[in-house]
Amino acid sequence: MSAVISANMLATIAALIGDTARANILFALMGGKALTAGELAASAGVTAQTASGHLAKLADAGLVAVEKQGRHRYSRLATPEVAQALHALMTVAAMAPRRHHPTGPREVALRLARTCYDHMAGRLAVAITDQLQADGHIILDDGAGQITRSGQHLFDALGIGQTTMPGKRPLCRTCLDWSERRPHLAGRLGAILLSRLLEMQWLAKAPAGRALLITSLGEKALIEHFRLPVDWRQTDLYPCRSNGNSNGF
Amino acid sequence: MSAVISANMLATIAALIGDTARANILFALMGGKALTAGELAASAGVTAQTASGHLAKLADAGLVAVEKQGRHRYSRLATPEVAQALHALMTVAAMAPRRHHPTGPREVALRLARTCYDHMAGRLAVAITDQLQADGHIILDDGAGQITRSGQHLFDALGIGQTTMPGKRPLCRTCLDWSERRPHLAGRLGAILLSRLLEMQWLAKAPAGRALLITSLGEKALIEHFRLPVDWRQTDLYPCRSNGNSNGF
DNA sequence: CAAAAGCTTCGGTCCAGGCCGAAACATGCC
DNA sequence: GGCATGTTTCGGCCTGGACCGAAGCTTTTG
Repeated sequence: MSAVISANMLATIAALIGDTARANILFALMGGKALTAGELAASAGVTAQTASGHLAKLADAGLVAVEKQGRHRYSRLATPEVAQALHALMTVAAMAPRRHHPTGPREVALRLARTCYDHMAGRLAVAITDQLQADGHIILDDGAGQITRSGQHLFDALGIGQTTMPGKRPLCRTCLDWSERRPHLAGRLGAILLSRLLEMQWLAKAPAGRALLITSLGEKALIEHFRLPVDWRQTDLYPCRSNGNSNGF
Repeated sequence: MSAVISANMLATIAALIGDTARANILFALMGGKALTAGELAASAGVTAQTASGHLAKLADAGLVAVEKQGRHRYSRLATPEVAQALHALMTVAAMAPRRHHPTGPREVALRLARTCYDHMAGRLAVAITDQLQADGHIILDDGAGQITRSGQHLFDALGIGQTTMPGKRPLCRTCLDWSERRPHLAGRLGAILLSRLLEMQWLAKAPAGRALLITSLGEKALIEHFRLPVDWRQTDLYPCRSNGNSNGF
């Protein structure tokens, strides 16, 4: 009985996320940008009234925060914890046994590179993380991570040396990628890295959606700076749909 | 459109968690123990048939794993990722603006000390974590953490020195407590610590539920070994229900 | 001021899905 | 075998809530 209260709160939040239209809205907001009610309605495939109702509920529960600006109302995820919860759910969803594999044709752009709240995700993020680790610039262990001395030099060269504040250790968490099922750089370092790569125009945000585009400048610079294998796009890390693996999924 | 697929999977999983009965079942399973369908039915407050149906759905989606044993069927959370997702949701739920405060009378035992999947949570866990950090045994930074040299000695004395394997760095993550809203020790170190404290009988699992009981042996030993303040039970870290705070909840 | 655009509120329809009773299986004990 | 216990399947009831049309509100534009 003592557990009922919290379990009910759990159910309330999960039920809120568990509606198709609202899940689409939240998924769209995972890009990190604040979006208007109309945009969210379109991306969820419902009318404006319906989306408005959903947004009211989400805001009421503290999942999204709204900001009025003229005749628009911009919504965004309320806290990083919300983004983390959504991410954790997507991880579970990605690991779930798949009945049918509707691997969408347009999904490839998302799989290659996208934003995950405030950092990078997708194959590029995984490739960079792998190479950083292989070169001894970072040391990862489960969710935690650490920047080595050589890693500091590398990030200094990118102009984000102040990440490694003297007193505080640099934050370097990892985040399990739902498409690649491999960890990639998240946390404060991940956020700073993404904003720096955007700033240097090695990457650009797609006009709509969460996809990240690799500029021609970035194409060469990324491979050079992070010593990525030239065929990093091809490396199919997990052949999840080809052969049956022993693990059950 | 490219996002629809994943958003739908997100909605599917969340909707599964978002039902009161199923949330109660999952919440009960967060204790880490495998439970029978009957026990889960009772803890969810539904009949056996209903619980059976729910368990089938949860197993089908890969959230719980079932194991037949005689005429019982034991269910447990399928993967650590599921536990993590539930935890993340509970964190969001705990941060949500509270309409009414039905702080249950029996909830106090849970708030004091309980299991959180495989490690400790509640006031005791937070107090230990705080003191470890204050004494320089561990260094925490957001989700990541590290054991210092003095911390290694402390854990050696507890008989869990092998945690700090030579090659691998000790895993030391933190986990935000839904009742105290403070981080506490999780990750591999948290799991090992809990099992060691149970083994030494400083703590004992409550016969039912997730509460942890502090033995008379542990009462003294915990304070002594971790240098806890003698009044650690009283320290009301967040006076969430007494005085109105500025934060909105 | 009127018109348009963006958003919300209201009212009514409709359906997915949770719930239980009854009955069927399955397993263990006598 | 006969009975008790644990669990699942089936069928029918019923409620919560998602959805949209229409109308109302607010802010920008002309």
